[in-house]
Amino acid sequence: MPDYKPQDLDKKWQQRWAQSRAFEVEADPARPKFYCLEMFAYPSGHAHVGHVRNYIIGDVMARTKRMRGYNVLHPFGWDAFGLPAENAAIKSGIHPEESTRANIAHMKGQLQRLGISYAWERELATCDPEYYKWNQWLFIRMFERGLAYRRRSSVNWCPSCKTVLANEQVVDGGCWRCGTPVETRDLEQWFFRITAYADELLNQTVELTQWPEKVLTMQRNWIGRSEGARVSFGVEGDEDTRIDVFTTRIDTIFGATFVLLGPEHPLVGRFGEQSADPVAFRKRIQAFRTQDRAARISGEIEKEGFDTGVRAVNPFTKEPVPVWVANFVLGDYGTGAVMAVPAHDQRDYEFARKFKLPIRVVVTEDGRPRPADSLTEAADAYGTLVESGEFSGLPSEEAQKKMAALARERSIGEATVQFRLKDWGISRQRYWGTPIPMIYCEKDGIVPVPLNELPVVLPKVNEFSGRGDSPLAQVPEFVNVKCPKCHGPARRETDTMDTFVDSSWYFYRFADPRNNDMPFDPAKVKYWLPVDFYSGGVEHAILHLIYSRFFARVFRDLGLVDHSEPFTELLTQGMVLKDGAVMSKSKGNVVDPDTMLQKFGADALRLYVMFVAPPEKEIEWTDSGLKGSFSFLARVWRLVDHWNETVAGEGIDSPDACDSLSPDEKALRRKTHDTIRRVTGDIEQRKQLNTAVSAMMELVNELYAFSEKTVTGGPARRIDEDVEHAGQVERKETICVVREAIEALVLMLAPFAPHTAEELWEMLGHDDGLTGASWPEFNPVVAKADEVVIPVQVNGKVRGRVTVPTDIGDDELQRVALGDPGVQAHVAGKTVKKVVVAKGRLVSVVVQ
RNA sequence: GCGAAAGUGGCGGAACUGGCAGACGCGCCAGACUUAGGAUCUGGUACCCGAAAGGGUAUGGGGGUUCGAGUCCCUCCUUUCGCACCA
Repeated sequence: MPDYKPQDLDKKWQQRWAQSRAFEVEADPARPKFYCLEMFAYPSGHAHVGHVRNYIIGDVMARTKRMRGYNVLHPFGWDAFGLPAENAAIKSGIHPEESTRANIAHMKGQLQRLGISYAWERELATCDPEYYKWNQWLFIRMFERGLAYRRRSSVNWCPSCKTVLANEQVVDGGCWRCGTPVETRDLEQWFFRITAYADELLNQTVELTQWPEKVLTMQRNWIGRSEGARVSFGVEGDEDTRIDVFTTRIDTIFGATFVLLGPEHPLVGRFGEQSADPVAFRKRIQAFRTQDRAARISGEIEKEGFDTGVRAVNPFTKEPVPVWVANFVLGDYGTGAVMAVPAHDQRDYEFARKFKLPIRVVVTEDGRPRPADSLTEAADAYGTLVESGEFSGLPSEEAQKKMAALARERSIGEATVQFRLKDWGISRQRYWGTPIPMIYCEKDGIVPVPLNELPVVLPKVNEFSGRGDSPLAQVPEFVNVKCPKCHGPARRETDTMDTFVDSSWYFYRFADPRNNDMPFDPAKVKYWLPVDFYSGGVEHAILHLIYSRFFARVFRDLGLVDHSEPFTELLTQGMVLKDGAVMSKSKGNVVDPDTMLQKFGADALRLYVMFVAPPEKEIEWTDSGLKGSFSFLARVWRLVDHWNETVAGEGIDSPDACDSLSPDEKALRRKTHDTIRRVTGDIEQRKQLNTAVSAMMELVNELYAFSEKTVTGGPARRIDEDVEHAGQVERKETICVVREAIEALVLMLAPFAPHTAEELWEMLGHDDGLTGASWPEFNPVVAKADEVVIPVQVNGKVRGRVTVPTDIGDDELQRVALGDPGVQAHVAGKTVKKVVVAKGRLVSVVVQ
């Protein structure tokens, strides 16, 4: 047998898999399917170990399921549009198309060298016109249904990336990509009406039983549903103007002693004009608006505000109250205005104290009025209403219902639900993305590009201005078109789509990636979808996953898919750290998989990354751990070598047929089947790939010990040693049991270390390859121990252990356990007082 | 501040339903084979007392339930993650 040279094996088997199209699949309704997907990659240039971990996790699942008899779809593709390529182009002058294609080629090679079992014939890149054509198609379909619409809006603007950001892309007041503080700008923008699905997206999170609770919580918080009421305040001396507020505590409205407007509120401008000093007014508003988002990064904002001079009328008390502008009131949540109840809201309380505004207690625990100056902070608990007119004495909950009903009756408000989730702004003033397929005509207004003219191909541009206007606007032949309706002169939309649009439905396209007539054939999607196992970084817990859930519903309502949830099981894998930090070029702590591959081969790397910790957990990279995994594979290699000639022969019965196994043989057999049980469960149910590996390591250790004990003195101790094979083993039972163990081991190793496993499988005399091989079968009878060691307690302390049969049988202990008073059992020379049996198992005995 | 998860050897981690805590691996120690060993094989490796047999203590601290607790309950501490003026 040759030495273990994994680098040679990698090449050999990767070529064979490619030649035999081993991982290409077709829909086959006769077979159960398994759609295994890892989040596709942004082609940044080089995959580091952190990225690669995710693909290995998916590959272990895919390969296992294949061997378990499933028709497995395991595709990969490229999230190829996006800012970095364009930013790089501005610097280097290399066209994004060129750099992206080069990056894809390199990264694809990396993944292939790792032996990830992708169906490469289904590969796609979102920058292919054949792909983004369907972005455009979908956009128009959404436009037709009112799910895509255009409006002028104040948007998040990143002054560094020079583009608009979705709300989801603003993190701590900064750009999600570069961290630069975000500014606001008014632009005409396209939006997707994701809020139309807000309730459904929220409620159906409970159906996602195989998603991490953490991700569901994040999504629920993001959607942010709150029940309350909209109430309309009048304006004193101005019959026609009303100020709508949203509140979750309408029961406290008798304590609303002032009204607060956000700086962005539409009425603020008019109140400014009417004020004594409009110039100063405007200045203060402007200060709030610019301060707002920037200040949020540094944490707390000191509450600021000023009186507009206007007085609103509380519709319940009919009392005039001052209207202030406050920096902490959010312009884009609710109505952008709130009724301030300082006694029962901490923010209002602080504001009232600072500006000496009146405070009035209207809810107390005991239903007795309290003076306001007894408060040291807001009392925001529910209780009984006081000093609230006809509502006094009612509990908060009841008062909320009655007040909302009354408001509705008098047309001054109603119960309503407010979401934090906002419509998804998708316009980007950037080049490297999907052109939005819309045309603006003087006469006909907004007209979609006719479907048969799609795709609107992204023109080749060589100027990527960093100035912030759309590069496409500088291409006259792109911009100037004829109106599809009147054939008069018209202009194209020059913005491109947010790249999150691309990634919100790519998993459907994989089911039918070369379809030129539709985004996908519904029949194919019906077979393959939903994705059974989806894995990726937790950083996509909100954006990508909520958009994908939204798109699934849009496709559903277009009649193209029949499910709502696209991903059945989600696994969020942990990051790979080096020296305690996330790998990044700037930190110089990147572990390059290719270097590791050259040194130890793909299998050692794969095995190590799976073994070091459970998939969800972050791991700290160590070179010595990788070496350990290599050693393990070499150890398996020597083991198979040692037994190979003995065991590979034909015509040997299975151990079941052997009448008399020795205790050692029996024990090995039990270990084999126990390992099958553990490895299978760890991969399929528990998704605990690290313990699956350690179970296999235990089996290998057991096989070494068994070999040592059985006849031959164990596997080669030195690579160059003249190996004495186990050829002289006489007992056919020994050979059967060892063969069973070794074959099971190699088969279970295949998902983790496929190249090594294939080679060993071939050595064991199988010429059909592992791709079509079946997972070893678990025999529960064999795996069951027939004896069990139980603790013996004396006076509540464990004083020893005894070995008893697993099935207690009808011996004395059994009868004691059943409470037979006529029986005395003895263990270790003592009388048994009590036997504890739990779940059918003898668990311990208590002696006096 | 609110919410969630988690605290186990020198390190990564295991313990699945409450049942021999520390599987498996890294590291370290010893032995074998060696010109050599950063290869390989074998043995050891939580802590304390003890030459040993053996005994005692241990899963962040404190309390509780139980024959029995890393696991369940209460409480405190710490860490990580998420949300953070959402009215």
